[in-house]
Amino acid sequence: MPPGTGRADPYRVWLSEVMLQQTTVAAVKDYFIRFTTLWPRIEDLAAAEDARVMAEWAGLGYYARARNLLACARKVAETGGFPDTRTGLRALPGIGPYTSAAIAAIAHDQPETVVDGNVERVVARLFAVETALPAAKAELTALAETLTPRKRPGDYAQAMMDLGATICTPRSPACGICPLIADCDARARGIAADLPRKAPKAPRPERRGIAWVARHGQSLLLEQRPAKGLLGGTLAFPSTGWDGRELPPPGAAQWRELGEVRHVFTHFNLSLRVMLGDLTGNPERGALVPLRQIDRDALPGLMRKVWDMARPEIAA
DNA sequence: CATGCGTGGAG
DNA sequence: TCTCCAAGCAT
Repeated sequence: MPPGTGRADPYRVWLSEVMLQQTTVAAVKDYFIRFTTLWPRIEDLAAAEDARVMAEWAGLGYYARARNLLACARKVAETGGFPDTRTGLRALPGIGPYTSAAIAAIAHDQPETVVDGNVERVVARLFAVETALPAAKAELTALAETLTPRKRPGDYAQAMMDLGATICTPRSPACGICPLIADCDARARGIAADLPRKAPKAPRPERRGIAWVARHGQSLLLEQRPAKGLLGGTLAFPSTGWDGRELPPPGAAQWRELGEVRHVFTHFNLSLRVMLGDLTGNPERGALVPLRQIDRDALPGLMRKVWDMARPEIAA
Protein backbone atom coordinates (compact mmCIF):
# COMPACT_ATOMS: atom_id res chain seq x y z
CA MET A 1 0.00 0.00 0.00
CA PRO A 2 1.76 3.16 -1.21
CA PRO A 3 2.06 6.09 1.23
CA GLY A 4 -0.72 8.63 1.11
CA THR A 5 -3.12 6.21 -0.51
CA GLY A 6 -5.46 6.58 2.42
CA ARG A 7 -7.78 3.75 3.37
CA ALA A 8 -6.71 0.22 2.79
CA ASP A 9 -8.90 -2.88 2.77
CA PRO A 10 -9.17 -3.88 6.44
CA TYR A 11 -9.33 -7.56 5.48
CA ARG A 12 -6.01 -7.41 3.68
CA VAL A 13 -4.40 -5.28 6.35
CA TRP A 14 -5.57 -7.70 9.02
CA LEU A 15 -4.47 -10.80 7.09
CA SER A 16 -1.02 -9.39 6.34
CA GLU A 17 -0.47 -8.16 9.89
CA VAL A 18 -1.38 -11.54 11.37
CA MET A 19 0.91 -13.33 8.94
CA LEU A 20 3.70 -10.89 9.74
CA GLN A 21 3.55 -11.56 13.47
CA GLN A 22 7.07 -12.77 14.28
CA THR A 23 7.52 -13.63 10.62
CA THR A 24 9.57 -12.00 7.87
CA VAL A 25 8.10 -10.30 4.83
CA ALA A 26 9.93 -12.75 2.56
CA ALA A 27 8.35 -15.73 4.30
CA VAL A 28 4.87 -14.21 4.19
CA LYS A 29 4.74 -13.03 0.59
CA ASP A 30 3.60 -16.17 -1.20
CA TYR A 31 1.22 -17.15 1.59
CA PHE A 32 -0.49 -13.77 1.41
CA ILE A 33 -0.95 -14.03 -2.35
CA ARG A 34 -2.27 -17.57 -2.00
CA PHE A 35 -4.77 -16.69 0.75
CA THR A 36 -6.13 -13.60 -1.00
CA THR A 37 -6.45 -15.54 -4.26
CA LEU A 38 -8.29 -18.43 -2.63
CA TRP A 39 -10.33 -16.18 -0.33
CA PRO A 40 -10.66 -12.64 -1.73
CA ARG A 41 -13.10 -11.49 0.95
CA ILE A 42 -13.34 -12.26 4.62
CA GLU A 43 -16.68 -13.98 4.01
CA ASP A 44 -14.88 -16.42 1.71
CA LEU A 45 -12.32 -17.20 4.39
CA ALA A 46 -15.04 -17.54 7.02
CA ALA A 47 -16.73 -20.18 4.88
CA ALA A 48 -13.57 -22.25 4.39
CA GLU A 49 -13.03 -25.58 6.12
CA ASP A 50 -10.67 -25.66 9.07
CA ALA A 51 -8.44 -28.35 7.59
CA ARG A 52 -8.13 -26.43 4.33
CA VAL A 53 -6.97 -23.29 6.08
CA MET A 54 -4.54 -25.25 8.25
CA ALA A 55 -3.14 -26.89 5.10
CA GLU A 56 -2.63 -23.52 3.42
CA TRP A 57 -0.96 -22.13 6.55
CA ALA A 58 1.35 -25.17 6.81
CA GLY A 59 5.00 -24.13 6.86
CA LEU A 60 4.38 -20.62 8.12
CA GLY A 61 4.57 -21.56 11.80
CA TYR A 62 2.78 -20.42 14.95
CA TYR A 63 -0.32 -22.36 14.03
CA ALA A 64 -2.49 -20.76 16.71
CA ARG A 65 -2.51 -17.81 14.34
CA ALA A 66 -4.31 -19.85 11.71
CA ARG A 67 -6.87 -21.13 14.18
CA ASN A 68 -7.47 -17.61 15.50
CA LEU A 69 -7.59 -16.30 11.95
CA LEU A 70 -10.56 -18.50 11.14
CA ALA A 71 -12.30 -17.78 14.43
CA CYS A 72 -11.83 -14.06 13.81
CA ALA A 73 -13.02 -14.26 10.20
CA ARG A 74 -16.18 -16.06 11.24
CA LYS A 75 -16.94 -13.60 14.00
CA VAL A 76 -16.37 -10.62 11.71
CA ALA A 77 -18.39 -12.14 8.87
CA GLU A 78 -21.26 -12.74 11.27
CA THR A 79 -21.30 -9.20 12.55
CA GLY A 80 -21.06 -7.71 9.09
CA GLY A 81 -17.56 -6.27 9.06
CA PHE A 82 -14.43 -5.31 10.98
CA PRO A 83 -14.73 -2.98 13.96
CA ASP A 84 -13.20 0.37 13.08
CA THR A 85 -11.80 1.15 16.50
CA ARG A 86 -8.73 -0.24 18.17
CA THR A 87 -10.76 -1.36 21.17
CA GLY A 88 -13.22 -3.22 19.00
CA LEU A 89 -10.43 -4.89 17.06
CA ARG A 90 -8.57 -5.80 20.23
CA ALA A 91 -11.48 -7.99 21.35
CA LEU A 92 -11.12 -10.32 18.36
CA PRO A 93 -9.16 -13.60 18.53
CA GLY A 94 -5.53 -13.28 17.47
CA ILE A 95 -5.61 -9.48 17.54
CA GLY A 96 -3.48 -8.06 20.34
CA PRO A 97 -2.03 -4.67 21.21
CA TYR A 98 0.13 -4.44 18.10
CA THR A 99 -2.27 -5.75 15.47
CA SER A 100 -5.24 -3.76 16.74
CA ALA A 101 -3.25 -0.54 16.56
CA ALA A 102 -1.81 -1.43 13.17
CA ILE A 103 -5.23 -2.05 11.61
CA ALA A 104 -6.72 1.08 13.16
CA ALA A 105 -3.80 3.19 11.95
CA ILE A 106 -3.20 1.66 8.53
CA ALA A 107 -6.71 0.71 7.44
CA HIS A 108 -8.63 3.50 9.17
CA ASP A 109 -5.93 6.18 9.48
CA GLN A 110 -6.57 6.62 13.17
CA PRO A 111 -3.86 8.10 15.44
CA GLU A 112 -3.14 4.87 17.30
CA THR A 113 0.41 4.12 18.36
CA VAL A 114 1.83 1.01 16.74
CA VAL A 115 4.58 -0.67 18.74
CA ASP A 116 6.28 -3.70 17.29
CA GLY A 117 9.85 -4.91 17.67
CA ASN A 118 11.07 -2.32 15.19
CA VAL A 119 9.43 0.59 16.98
CA GLU A 120 10.71 -0.65 20.33
CA ARG A 121 14.22 -0.56 18.95
CA VAL A 122 13.89 2.85 17.29
CA VAL A 123 12.38 4.41 20.42
CA ALA A 124 14.87 2.75 22.77
CA ARG A 125 17.65 4.34 20.75
CA LEU A 126 16.02 7.73 20.23
CA PHE A 127 15.59 8.15 24.00
CA ALA A 128 18.55 6.00 25.02
CA VAL A 129 16.40 3.74 27.20
CA GLU A 130 18.75 1.36 28.97
CA THR A 131 16.17 -0.73 30.76
CA ALA A 132 16.18 -4.23 29.31
CA LEU A 133 13.24 -5.78 27.48
CA PRO A 134 10.67 -7.02 28.23
CA ALA A 135 10.59 -4.88 31.38
CA ALA A 136 11.06 -1.74 29.26
CA LYS A 137 7.99 -2.43 27.14
CA ALA A 138 5.62 -0.08 28.99
CA GLU A 139 8.13 2.76 29.04
CA LEU A 140 8.89 2.37 25.34
CA THR A 141 5.19 2.34 24.51
CA ALA A 142 4.63 5.53 26.51
CA LEU A 143 7.52 7.23 24.73
CA ALA A 144 6.26 6.04 21.35
CA GLU A 145 2.85 7.55 22.11
CA THR A 146 4.43 10.98 22.45
CA LEU A 147 5.58 10.73 18.82
CA THR A 148 2.40 9.65 17.04
CA PRO A 149 1.19 12.44 14.75
CA ARG A 150 -2.42 13.43 14.14
CA LYS A 151 -1.74 13.62 10.42
CA ARG A 152 -1.29 10.45 8.41
CA PRO A 153 -0.75 8.19 11.42
CA GLY A 154 -0.98 5.13 9.18
CA ASP A 155 1.89 6.25 6.98
CA TYR A 156 3.81 7.27 10.07
CA ALA A 157 3.36 3.83 11.64
CA GLN A 158 4.59 2.11 8.51
CA ALA A 159 7.50 4.54 8.24
CA MET A 160 8.64 3.79 11.81
CA MET A 161 8.56 0.07 11.15
CA ASP A 162 10.38 0.48 7.85
CA LEU A 163 13.01 2.63 9.54
CA GLY A 164 13.59 -0.13 12.08
CA ALA A 165 13.64 -2.83 9.43
CA THR A 166 16.04 -1.15 7.02
CA ILE A 167 18.13 1.52 8.80
CA CYS A 168 17.78 1.27 12.56
CA THR A 169 18.57 -2.43 12.41
CA PRO A 170 19.43 -4.66 15.39
CA ARG A 171 23.08 -4.96 14.45
CA SER A 172 25.25 -2.29 12.84
CA PRO A 173 22.51 0.31 12.35
CA ALA A 174 23.03 2.66 9.39
CA CYS A 175 23.10 5.82 11.49
CA GLY A 176 24.89 7.68 8.70
CA ILE A 177 21.77 7.70 6.54
CA CYS A 178 19.19 7.86 9.34
CA PRO A 179 16.75 10.79 9.09
CA LEU A 180 16.58 10.91 12.90
CA ILE A 181 20.31 11.07 13.57
CA ALA A 182 20.12 14.60 14.98
CA ASP A 183 17.50 13.53 17.55
CA CYS A 184 18.99 10.20 18.61
CA ASP A 185 20.29 10.12 22.17
CA ALA A 186 21.84 6.67 21.78
CA ARG A 187 23.74 7.78 18.70
CA ALA A 188 25.01 10.86 20.53
CA ARG A 189 26.25 8.64 23.34
CA GLY A 190 27.68 6.04 20.98
CA ILE A 191 25.53 3.19 22.28
CA ALA A 192 23.00 2.83 19.47
CA ALA A 193 24.11 -0.67 18.54
CA ASP A 194 23.84 -1.78 22.18
CA LEU A 195 20.16 -0.90 22.46
CA PRO A 196 17.62 -2.12 23.18
CA ARG A 197 19.12 -4.25 25.92
CA LYS A 198 17.51 -7.62 26.38
CA ALA A 199 17.20 -10.05 29.25
CA PRO A 200 19.32 -13.16 28.67
CA LYS A 201 17.50 -16.12 27.23
CA ALA A 202 17.33 -19.58 28.69
CA PRO A 203 19.24 -22.21 26.72
CA ARG A 204 17.17 -24.52 24.53
CA PRO A 205 16.95 -28.02 25.95
CA GLU A 206 17.10 -31.16 23.81
CA ARG A 207 14.13 -33.43 23.37
CA ARG A 208 13.80 -36.75 21.63
CA GLY A 209 10.83 -38.57 20.21
CA ILE A 210 9.60 -41.09 17.67
CA ALA A 211 7.46 -40.62 14.57
CA TRP A 212 5.76 -43.55 12.91
CA VAL A 213 5.24 -43.78 9.20
CA ALA A 214 2.57 -46.48 9.21
CA ARG A 215 1.88 -48.03 5.84
CA HIS A 216 -1.28 -49.86 4.82
CA GLY A 217 -1.19 -50.85 1.16
CA GLN A 218 -0.82 -47.62 -0.76
CA SER A 219 -1.90 -45.46 2.16
CA LEU A 220 -0.18 -43.88 5.15
CA LEU A 221 -1.57 -43.12 8.57
CA LEU A 222 -1.90 -39.39 9.29
CA GLU A 223 -3.65 -37.53 12.06
CA GLN A 224 -4.89 -34.06 12.82
CA ARG A 225 -3.09 -32.94 15.95
CA PRO A 226 -5.09 -31.65 18.93
CA ALA A 227 -6.12 -28.04 18.49
CA LYS A 228 -4.05 -26.78 21.40
CA GLY A 229 -0.35 -27.05 21.98
CA LEU A 230 2.54 -27.86 19.70
CA LEU A 231 1.67 -27.80 16.00
CA GLY A 232 -1.94 -27.63 17.14
CA GLY A 233 -4.45 -28.47 14.44
CA THR A 234 -1.85 -29.44 11.84
CA LEU A 235 -1.63 -32.64 9.83
CA ALA A 236 1.01 -35.01 11.18
CA PHE A 237 2.46 -38.48 11.35
CA PRO A 238 1.66 -40.14 14.66
CA SER A 239 4.47 -39.51 17.09
CA THR A 240 5.26 -39.44 20.76
CA GLY A 241 7.85 -38.71 23.37
CA TRP A 242 8.58 -35.05 22.59
CA ASP A 243 5.46 -32.96 23.04
CA GLY A 244 4.05 -34.00 26.39
CA ARG A 245 1.75 -36.56 24.84
CA GLU A 246 2.44 -40.21 25.49
CA LEU A 247 0.54 -42.36 23.04
CA PRO A 248 1.18 -45.95 21.97
CA PRO A 249 2.54 -46.58 18.47
CA PRO A 250 0.19 -47.78 15.76
CA GLY A 251 0.05 -51.59 15.57
CA ALA A 252 2.64 -53.03 13.22
CA ALA A 253 4.43 -56.34 13.10
CA GLN A 254 7.77 -54.60 13.10
CA TRP A 255 9.29 -51.19 12.70
CA ARG A 256 12.38 -50.29 10.73
CA GLU A 257 14.29 -47.17 11.72
CA LEU A 258 14.94 -44.91 8.75
CA GLY A 259 16.96 -42.33 10.61
CA GLU A 260 16.53 -39.15 12.61
CA VAL A 261 15.32 -35.72 11.70
CA ARG A 262 16.27 -32.64 13.67
CA HIS A 263 14.12 -29.62 14.17
CA VAL A 264 14.34 -26.38 16.11
CA PHE A 265 11.37 -25.03 17.99
CA THR A 266 11.22 -21.77 19.89
CA HIS A 267 11.98 -23.36 23.23
CA PHE A 268 13.65 -26.71 22.50
CA ASN A 269 15.62 -28.71 19.93
CA LEU A 270 14.16 -31.98 18.74
CA SER A 271 15.60 -35.22 17.42
CA LEU A 272 12.84 -37.38 16.04
CA ARG A 273 13.49 -41.03 15.12
CA VAL A 274 11.54 -42.00 12.02
CA MET A 275 10.15 -45.53 12.00
CA LEU A 276 8.56 -47.28 9.03
CA GLY A 277 6.20 -50.23 9.38
CA ASP A 278 3.16 -51.98 7.93
CA LEU A 279 -0.09 -51.79 9.85
CA THR A 280 -1.43 -55.14 11.01
CA GLY A 281 -4.93 -54.07 11.98
CA ASN A 282 -7.17 -51.06 11.89
CA PRO A 283 -5.54 -47.96 13.33
CA GLU A 284 -6.97 -46.64 16.59
CA ARG A 285 -6.37 -43.05 15.66
CA GLY A 286 -5.75 -40.94 12.62
CA ALA A 287 -6.86 -41.75 9.12
CA LEU A 288 -5.37 -43.65 6.19
CA VAL A 289 -4.51 -41.29 3.35
CA PRO A 290 -3.68 -42.59 -0.14
CA LEU A 291 -0.08 -41.82 -1.04
CA ARG A 292 -0.93 -39.72 -4.07
CA GLN A 293 -3.26 -37.60 -1.96
CA ILE A 294 -0.56 -36.70 0.50
CA ASP A 295 0.42 -33.10 -0.09
CA ARG A 296 3.85 -32.28 1.29
CA ASP A 297 2.92 -28.60 1.35
CA ALA A 298 0.03 -29.33 3.72
CA LEU A 299 2.43 -30.57 6.40
CA PRO A 300 4.20 -28.39 8.97
CA GLY A 301 7.98 -28.10 8.62
CA LEU A 302 8.84 -30.89 11.04
CA MET A 303 6.54 -33.36 9.33
CA ARG A 304 7.90 -32.39 5.91
CA LYS A 305 11.27 -33.61 7.15
CA VAL A 306 9.73 -36.91 8.24
CA TRP A 307 7.99 -37.24 4.89
CA ASP A 308 11.16 -36.45 2.96
CA MET A 309 13.00 -39.17 4.84
CA ALA A 310 10.30 -41.78 4.38
CA ARG A 311 9.20 -41.02 0.82
CA PRO A 312 12.09 -42.80 -0.98
CA GLU A 313 11.50 -45.93 1.13
CA ILE A 314 7.87 -46.21 0.15
CA ALA A 315 6.94 -47.97 -3.06
CA ALA A 316 5.04 -45.82 -5.50
C1' DC B 1 5.40 -11.10 34.22
C1' DA B 2 6.98 -15.71 32.34
C1' DT B 3 6.15 -19.23 29.32
C1' DG B 4 4.62 -21.66 25.13
C1' DC B 5 4.31 -21.32 20.47
C1' DG B 6 7.59 -22.34 14.14
C1' DT B 7 10.32 -21.31 10.75
C1' DG B 8 13.99 -19.73 7.73
C1' DG B 9 17.54 -16.23 6.95
C1' DA B 10 21.45 -13.36 8.29
C1' DG B 11 25.76 -12.71 10.34
C1' DT C 1 27.61 -24.57 13.60
C1' DC C 2 25.41 -21.37 16.40
C1' DT C 3 23.00 -17.35 17.94
C1' DC C 4 19.77 -14.15 17.12
C1' DC C 5 15.79 -13.10 15.71
C1' DA C 6 10.86 -11.14 12.52
C1' DA C 7 5.55 -6.30 11.48
C1' DG C 8 3.10 -10.93 18.76
C1' DC C 9 -0.65 -13.33 21.09
C1' DA C 10 -2.78 -16.19 24.70
C1' DT C 11 -2.64 -17.71 29.11
